[in-house]
Amino acid sequence: MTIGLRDDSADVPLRGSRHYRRAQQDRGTETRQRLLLAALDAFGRYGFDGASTREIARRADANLAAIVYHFGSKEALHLAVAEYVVAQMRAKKGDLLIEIDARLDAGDVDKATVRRLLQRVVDIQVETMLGDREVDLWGRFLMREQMEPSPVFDVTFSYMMQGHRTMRRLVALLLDQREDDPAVAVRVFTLLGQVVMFCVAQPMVMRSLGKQEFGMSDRELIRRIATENIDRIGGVPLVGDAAG
Amino acid sequence: MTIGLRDDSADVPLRGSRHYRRAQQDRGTETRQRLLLAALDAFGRYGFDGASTREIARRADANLAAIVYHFGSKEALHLAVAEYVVAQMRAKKGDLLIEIDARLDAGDVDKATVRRLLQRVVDIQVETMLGDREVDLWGRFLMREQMEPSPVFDVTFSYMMQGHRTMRRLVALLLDQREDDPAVAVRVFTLLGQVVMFCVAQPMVMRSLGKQEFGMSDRELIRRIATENIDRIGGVPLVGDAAG
DNA sequence: ATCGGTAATTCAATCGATCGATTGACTATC
DNA sequence: GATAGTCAATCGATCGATTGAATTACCGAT
Repeated sequence: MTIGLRDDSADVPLRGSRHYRRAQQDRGTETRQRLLLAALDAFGRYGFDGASTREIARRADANLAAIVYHFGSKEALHLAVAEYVVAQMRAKKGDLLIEIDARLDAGDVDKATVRRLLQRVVDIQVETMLGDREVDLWGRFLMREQMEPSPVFDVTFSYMMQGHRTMRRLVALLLDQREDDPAVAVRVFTLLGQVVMFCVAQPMVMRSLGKQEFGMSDRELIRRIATENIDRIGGVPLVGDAAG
Repeated sequence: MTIGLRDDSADVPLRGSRHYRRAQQDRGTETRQRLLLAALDAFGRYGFDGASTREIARRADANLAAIVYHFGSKEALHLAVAEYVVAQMRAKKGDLLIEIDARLDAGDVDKATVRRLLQRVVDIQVETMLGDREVDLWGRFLMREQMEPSPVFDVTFSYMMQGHRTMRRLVALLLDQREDDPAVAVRVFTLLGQVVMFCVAQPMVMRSLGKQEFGMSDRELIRRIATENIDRIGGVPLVGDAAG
């Protein structure tokens, strides 16, 4: 393991034991889950130092000591949140990336297909960063790790780089450029930035749209404009010259 | 005043006094400036709670008590940093926005001009968020205020909204849409997001480009691709249909 | 079915460390 | 001598973590 956190697998009760049967009200797992979600919100919003364990416990309707009991320490809780976010993201968009990589490896893709795949990636990016329920918390947590790298940085970083690499392959094909061309990497970031912006600058976005939170129609609008911009890069020439 | 910070103008020595004369080596002002820059870095990097006054003082080669002496409190220092950032940004790109607003008010702009003005805005956005020296610190501080609104949020927010409004006017003209159309606001954010991404996700960007920090050529590349995308939105129709 | 031992879980009280802030003495400058 | 500025020492508050007891859930023995 890359970071110096103690392994808490021995401290935590053996759920895999053959004698274990789910209790009628399995308090432990539920408390652990409530703590995890409260921590996801707090760490994403206030950062590792800014989020206090007391506040997290209070929001989760749990006792302060429950954090140490269920996770081992504040740092271990932070790591658990990171792994949770990555796991959830993988569950939502992992299959698409794998499918795309497989098709790219096979090589049976023309530019129209590449463009369509790229749009699906951006599409699902919107769904996993700006969607309802808790997915906006995932996005904020991931972006905070970028702005303020912590000991669990590697967990989120390696996951994001995986998606980045797939997008780079698509863009490279679309622009007839090498996969490792800096211009390709930059263009991938501009594509991602279009979506990430709505996750990072939520207060300004909400004010501009005159809303309190994203609705279905807002996501639809963002998705439409973001994917539309993909049509406009590479392969499709422009009519008329650029001004200036 | 909109936020609940005590007025420290009485605590701080009266620099405006007509009896004040600059000392030969004006230690006070220099220390204050070092503290301001150290705080700008720390607040942007670790957030308000995450940044400790002791660390800020240490980085500024100053004593802990110097923060209270020169600013009044940690919160007041935070406010001073926010006002400093806004002032610096205004100095760098305020004139352009004023000029654009004036020309828009006058109404003597065709679409080619609008597109060129929009490119200049994005252009200077790159320069004031990804430039050398300390400007990347400005960008990170501003974006952190968005992710983690603090009592000084209004200071940065009102400034950013001003620029946002100007861009909305330009995009509205370019797309023949109403200024208050949500689609216009969303498109402005996608344009900004292209640039902001490089400020927010620096670790991933640096890794992808295989560098430690931005160079002139990197900024040039980002600027080229970001402004190129402006040519590709609105007014300039596409050849061929969009796939999918 | 139910009782009792054991493990799982929760809880209030408390620890040492660190935080922002304060104090009063100290130095330098005019 | 008066002011501006710096500094080490220290304060109360809050932090993450620990403790030990109380409570709850589980399971084999009866």
